[in-house]
Amino acid sequence: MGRPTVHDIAKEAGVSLATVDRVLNARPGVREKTIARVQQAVDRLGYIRDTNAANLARQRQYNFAFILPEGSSQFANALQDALQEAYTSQVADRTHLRVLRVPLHNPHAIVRTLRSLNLERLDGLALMVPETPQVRDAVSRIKDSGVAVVTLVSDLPNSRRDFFVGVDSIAAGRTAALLMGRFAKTSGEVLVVTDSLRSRDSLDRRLGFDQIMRNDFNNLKILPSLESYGDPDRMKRIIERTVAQRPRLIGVYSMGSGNTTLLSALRNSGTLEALTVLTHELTPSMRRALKDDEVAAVIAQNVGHLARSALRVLRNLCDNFPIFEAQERVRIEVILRENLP
Amino acid sequence: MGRPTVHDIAKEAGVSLATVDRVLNARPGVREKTIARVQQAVDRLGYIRDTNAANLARQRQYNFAFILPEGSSQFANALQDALQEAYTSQVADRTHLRVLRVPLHNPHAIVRTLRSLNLERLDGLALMVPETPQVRDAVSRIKDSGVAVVTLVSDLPNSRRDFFVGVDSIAAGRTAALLMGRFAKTSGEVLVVTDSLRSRDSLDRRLGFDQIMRNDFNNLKILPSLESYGDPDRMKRIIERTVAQRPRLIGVYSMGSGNTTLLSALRNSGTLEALTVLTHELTPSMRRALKDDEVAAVIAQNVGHLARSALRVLRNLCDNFPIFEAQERVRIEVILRENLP
DNA sequence: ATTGAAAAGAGGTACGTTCCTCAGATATGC
DNA sequence: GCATATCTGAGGAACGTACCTCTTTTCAAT
Repeated sequence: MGRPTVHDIAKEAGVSLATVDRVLNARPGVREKTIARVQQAVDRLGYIRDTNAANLARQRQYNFAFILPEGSSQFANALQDALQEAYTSQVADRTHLRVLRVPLHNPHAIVRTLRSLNLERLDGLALMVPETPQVRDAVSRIKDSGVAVVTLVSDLPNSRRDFFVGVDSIAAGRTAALLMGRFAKTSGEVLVVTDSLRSRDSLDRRLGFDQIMRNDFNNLKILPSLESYGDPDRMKRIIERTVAQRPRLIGVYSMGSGNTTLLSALRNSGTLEALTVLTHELTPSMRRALKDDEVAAVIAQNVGHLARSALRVLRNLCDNFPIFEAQERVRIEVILRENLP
Repeated sequence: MGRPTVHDIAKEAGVSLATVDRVLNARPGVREKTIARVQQAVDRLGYIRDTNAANLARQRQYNFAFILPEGSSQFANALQDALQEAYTSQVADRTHLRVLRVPLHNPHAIVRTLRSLNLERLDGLALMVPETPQVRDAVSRIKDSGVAVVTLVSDLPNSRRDFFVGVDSIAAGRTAALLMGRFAKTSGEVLVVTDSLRSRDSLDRRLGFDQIMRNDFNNLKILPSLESYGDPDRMKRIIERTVAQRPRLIGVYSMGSGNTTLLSALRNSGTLEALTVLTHELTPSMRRALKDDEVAAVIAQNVGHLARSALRVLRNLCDNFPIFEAQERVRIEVILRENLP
């Protein structure tokens, strides 16, 4: 005999199929006592729901929307590709995905996009946007209409989102600091660069970076964060100026994007080779930089994991299923020249 | 209208359901011309096979056996747990798993276990065993009876196995070397320890380690590998002797198991704090060692990935489906104190 | 004892695919 | 034009679960 089915459970528990179904799907109309009897039968026979048959019968369609930053962000593009891949593979079947791209630095446009969603036929929403009061309010409104909301990569801690899928940015910053401290051969100064300190994850990375630096590596002096505001020219200028003024610079930690510009500026200044450079997100240009020994390590999160995890969490939220936090914890990956995937 | 079904394809191509089914499942009995017509209909409508319905109807049962090393190996235990988890989740449905544990250092017993398998009702086999001629022969015999064979963690390169699921051990060794070189503050000597150099992955790790050390870090001198043969007493002795004889020792790279013994020996000698220690596999004791700053980094492979990947590959081999190599490549993870999962 | 709501049973259809049989059509070689 | 082999069609039964309607039972409150 193969795997037990609902029929076997019904027989074992001495109830009808309908009752088993009610218990398994947590529908009302069953006495506590009977629920327990069915549960016991399930445990005794080791019944596992056949998800294939269940999904087939259920004919459930999940409508999910993903809001990602627009523009040239290689990371967002990679994430969209990963979603597309999950969609074509069996991971996301019976799921309809809509990916919307919004301007990262324009809260107004983000809110407009959120308002444009047809909440009637939306089951879940995944958001990767900076934290602003307007966005928090919009999320509240969306939650009120019963849509599951997940934040992606960058959290909205004080909003009513159901779950956050992404890495702990403080821990990521701490990891960067540990690498910087361990890699540094001498004492000196370390520069921290980012797009903007207004984004939650940059702030948290800096926080974590400082924690470890202060505790474990006080031979290294951390300079105030420089912000590029996503502007290559500005990035170029601030890097050139800093390098000229700081002869004791031994490392650079880049918490945001614009790393290609950063590296070319350092290359032009002739200091790149002597510096320990750490960046985030494994983009094609960072792969090249690792291979060329221009970047010592890249701290990354697996976009495939992010995509699959977000989909899984959204689906479980829609079905009121529990979420296994351990499984959804996205790892902080350390990528060096020799363990490039 | 929702997703197109086989019925839609049949209508679109002007053939019957049976013919569509024959084409989709590459069964014989269909003219080239008709095959093309069906293919076109599939492309035109964008038909995607509903895997849920397919699996349900197919009623395929996959019978897989896993051969893992027995004993106290925390890694093998974790792998078995991961398999168990995959089994209870939907990842492994319609799959029957048998996990057999064999003595690692006894090729004879391994072969006996392999011979005891009922090949008639076995669809796939995953092996994590050291490479010996006897094992290679046994694999040949198993392959002859049409069973899919996958090697796990440690490859059997000259056998007739279908696929290897695990990390590139040479690259893992190179990663360790890169870390050792970057972490080292001064020049000195580095010790390499392992269970036995007769196992393929230890050999490869050493190979990779030497490559990078030779090329990039010739300020560090690598000592000949020490083998513990899985014997704690021997481990203790050889470590004590080496530490006493080598005052310029700055790092230890442990390629195998027995790390708890290794660390306690180093701790007793009073040199642990000054050493950069690198190990493999994130066991509970290595987690602790990372937190206590006794181990600088652990190079690990995700056992969950290994388990899922092995199952996926075995299933695809059974169904003659293609294997997406990129998806099955297991990452070499670098775990530090701050990015512990 | 009667009532009525809650709980449980009985029986059914549907989901999309696989795989089976049997009959009918078409092509191929003589 | 006939036998033979190869295609194709038609129809249907399964797979295990979900979910529907309609009855029947249970049990406590009156």
